[in-house]
Amino acid sequence: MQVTPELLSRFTLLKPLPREALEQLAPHAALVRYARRAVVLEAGAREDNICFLFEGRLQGVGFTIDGREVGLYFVEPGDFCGELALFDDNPQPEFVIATTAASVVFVARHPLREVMLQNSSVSNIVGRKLAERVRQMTVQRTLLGLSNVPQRVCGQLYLLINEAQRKDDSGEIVNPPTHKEIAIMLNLSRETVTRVFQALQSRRIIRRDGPGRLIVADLASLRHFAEGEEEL
Amino acid sequence: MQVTPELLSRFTLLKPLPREALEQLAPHAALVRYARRAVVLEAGAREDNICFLFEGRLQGVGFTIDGREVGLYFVEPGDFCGELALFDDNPQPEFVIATTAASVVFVARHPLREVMLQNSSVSNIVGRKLAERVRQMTVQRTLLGLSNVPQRVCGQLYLLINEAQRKDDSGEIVNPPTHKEIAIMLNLSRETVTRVFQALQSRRIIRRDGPGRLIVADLASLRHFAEGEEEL
DNA sequence: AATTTGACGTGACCGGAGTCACAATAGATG
DNA sequence: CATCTATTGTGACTCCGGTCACGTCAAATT
Repeated sequence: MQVTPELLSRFTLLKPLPREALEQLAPHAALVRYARRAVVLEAGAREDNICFLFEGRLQGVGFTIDGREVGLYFVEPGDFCGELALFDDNPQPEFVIATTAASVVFVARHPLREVMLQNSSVSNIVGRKLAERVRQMTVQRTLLGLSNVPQRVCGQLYLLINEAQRKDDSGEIVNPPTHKEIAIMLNLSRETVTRVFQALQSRRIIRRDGPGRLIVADLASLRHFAEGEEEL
Repeated sequence: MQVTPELLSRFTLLKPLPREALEQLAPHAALVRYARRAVVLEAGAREDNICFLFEGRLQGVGFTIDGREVGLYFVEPGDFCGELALFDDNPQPEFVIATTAASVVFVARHPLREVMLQNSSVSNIVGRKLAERVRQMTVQRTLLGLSNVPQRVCGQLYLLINEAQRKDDSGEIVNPPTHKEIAIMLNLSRETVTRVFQALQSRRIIRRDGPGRLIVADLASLRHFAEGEEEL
């Protein structure tokens, strides 16, 4: 489906672009809809498009050689992914799949690369994004390095709160990942995550508030466990 | 110690720069020597310099909250690190320490950022580097996701060969990491790594050739184990 | 409404990796 | 050369998290 410059300007990355640049990009853009679980970007493929998420939610996942999944990050509406193709010709390192039905706008990488080189605001944003991603991966890597498993889970929960709202001594996670998804992110079994959740719930540290909402009632305790100062 | 433009031009990243740019950078550069184990870049610190390695070897390491180390990557002479400071003001995510005595050249980030924005070859290289690093981390992340531990070790060994020489059905790793270092990279205990090495040696898959040289005699078998097609 | 699917919960069992303790080298350092 | 330190090698024991095998429940699908 064809894409208008107006639609492109809805994305944070492209918003600051002058009208001409948007018109230059529009012919190289296409809107695609995906069903839940569909593969948006394929690992190992030389992608020729950058992917802007319009609505829905995407997740970057890797697959180990033996077939297990490894969750990496989420993409929210307005954001983009697959930006590595702007920098070199190597393949996309991980899969990006739709965790809900989603609409994405693909923009061809070469024209976008040109725009990026001309427009320092774009290269700044992409650069910052990449840098942020490295930091993100470093943190996630650190989490994986924790030998104490409940600690890993608490650490991940704590990270998830940072991204969402956070109040004084409590917080909430909207649309929390399922136990299985958390297990994948932390390289654990689903059952182990469930058990840690049970332990946290029985201590009134976390609490479900209907589907799609997880309340962290005792943020301080959660941090204690995450930092390993207290054993679960 | 003061740095000449000639010295700067010894680094791959800066080599393509015109003479004026190098002269512009030189006053903002300094040569520093570090002893083995010294901390070159500190995690959490807002670094104001990019670090170019002249001689020696550096390693990026993270520390978990409970004090365990997490090995990330190596920096070889001619290469650079700490480049995230070129993109934003956030702190350096991981430590960089000298695994051997090392000489590094620090270049202030703001002047270098200016040079980068003016000179597309520099921003290309830095961009590619960052992209490559994301890929690298993704692979490492995938390794960590392997549930079978000997498989992890084989996978890491296989990666290390890629970076070094590789022949038909054998390869070698020069200056191989110690068992402890590998254990840190893979989030394992040192003993486990030793045991896997023993198993590989008894099967004539790997072999030490004096200090600082590890021969992989049977690359195909190593790959089989790394890919989980065979249990160790 | 009936059925299927997927998320969550829980117990029992077991294997494998961590831990500890110690020995044997091998390199550095004086 | 003597000493110290780091690396490697090994056995024994323990425990924790994976696996399996269920059951429950809510939501999606027919």
